[in-house]
Amino acid sequence: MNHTVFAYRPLYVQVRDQLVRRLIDGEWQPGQLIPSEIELAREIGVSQGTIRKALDAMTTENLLIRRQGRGTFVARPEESRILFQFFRLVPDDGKPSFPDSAILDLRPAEATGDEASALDLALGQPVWRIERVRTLAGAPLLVETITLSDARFPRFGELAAIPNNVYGLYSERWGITIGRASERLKAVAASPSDAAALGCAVGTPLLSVTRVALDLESKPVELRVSRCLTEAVHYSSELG
Amino acid sequence: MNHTVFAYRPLYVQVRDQLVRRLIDGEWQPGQLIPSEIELAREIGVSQGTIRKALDAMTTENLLIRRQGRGTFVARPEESRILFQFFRLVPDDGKPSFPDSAILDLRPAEATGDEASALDLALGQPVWRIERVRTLAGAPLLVETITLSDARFPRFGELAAIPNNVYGLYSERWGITIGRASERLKAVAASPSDAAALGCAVGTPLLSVTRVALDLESKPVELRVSRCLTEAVHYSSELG
DNA sequence: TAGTGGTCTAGACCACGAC
DNA sequence: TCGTGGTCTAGACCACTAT
Repeated sequence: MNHTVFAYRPLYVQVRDQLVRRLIDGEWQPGQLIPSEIELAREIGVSQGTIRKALDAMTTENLLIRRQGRGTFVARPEESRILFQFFRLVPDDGKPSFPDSAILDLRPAEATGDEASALDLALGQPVWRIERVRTLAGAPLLVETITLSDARFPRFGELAAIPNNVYGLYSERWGITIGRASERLKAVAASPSDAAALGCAVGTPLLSVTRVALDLESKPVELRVSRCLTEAVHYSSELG
Repeated sequence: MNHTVFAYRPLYVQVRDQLVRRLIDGEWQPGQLIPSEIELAREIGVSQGTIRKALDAMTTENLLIRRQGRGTFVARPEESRILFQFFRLVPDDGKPSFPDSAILDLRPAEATGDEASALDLALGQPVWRIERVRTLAGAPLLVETITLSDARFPRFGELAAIPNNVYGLYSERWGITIGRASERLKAVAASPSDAAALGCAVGTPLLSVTRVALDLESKPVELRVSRCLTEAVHYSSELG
């Protein structure tokens, strides 16, 4: 392998990129056991230590799960993992748990300006727009609008049911893995439709969370705008 | 060094802990150049690779800064670093910048229940309570209440002025380094006093951020409750 | 040119899980 | 007992910085 490329990238980074490519291309499926360090080292032609550094990097990116004595596995977008990785609303007292969902609306639409810029589409491109309300222990927690491009999620509207954990659905049905997401939080007043969906007064302060979720190639996949009641729940953020 | 402790901890973790202790004890001061890998390896009696793993771990914890060709330095709680590490409010359009501060109130008080449990004090213990308003480009952005234990910050009230970046102050004046913090976000309605400080209507939705900041030993140091106007600003959170 | 951290290799041994 | 990942070592060379 070339150690002295023009735009210098360390060997282990090149190996990492090469292995991430196998995930993107679906060569390695979620949950699958991948070859051992020694096999990969032989196959790619670098030392075991370099393979290890690449695998460690992918592990900290939550792409792989390594288990001593068993092997290295492709991470799976399971509820338990998603819960901690992407869901930051936790009850003020008690452990985080996954809210239930009820679909309010699912329909094809044309991308608005915000949707187009978030999802890197042209204005008016076909999208799917899903509106759902999520409840925790029976009480309405949040109402959210999810926008997906039709080009990326063909036939989305034909689904019989939409599961609680849509990231698992994206992976199984369209082979799309969410790698990371960025969120913008604001405080807003409940609109009449928010109030109706959440059973609160119009004008109630809500936590607005605007999320853009990215795939393994850092291309935007999903735009999600949530409005949350935060009376008994908070958004948790760790700094440092 | 003992490789086979009863509760097994890897050697590089033991080395890391030992080096963090030098930071806690003030043996290594912020900004200081620490010994090279080779010197530390000789001194501690482990290989250079093990030292490297310990230093890398501390670098990802933002405790050290390593510069190829120059050496390894103790991280300094500078504005530019704090800005990205601990300040997550950014203008909707434009780059993050540090808001100005104006002290509204600074007085000794007795810890409330919330303060006591957050700071690990007994109820009624003496604390300092600081209230200040912060502005961005001249416009009020947030009002916040900072609580510090008097035991940890003796004579805090005698300060002539309180700088914008209080974490630098904690470090210089009391030798306390903030290592990490956890925040709880909620949407709340502006109280009359919030409204007066921020120049908004009572009931305006505000983003409430409750932060507990911890020192290098993970002991709570500061409780800070901020109420923020989020019309032109949002709280940014990266997931994954 | 000297010294630093960054990368890469090779090999040893340990801890863990499955058989 | 075997194979896996986890740790530790030792040494080589590269890239960057200061002198």
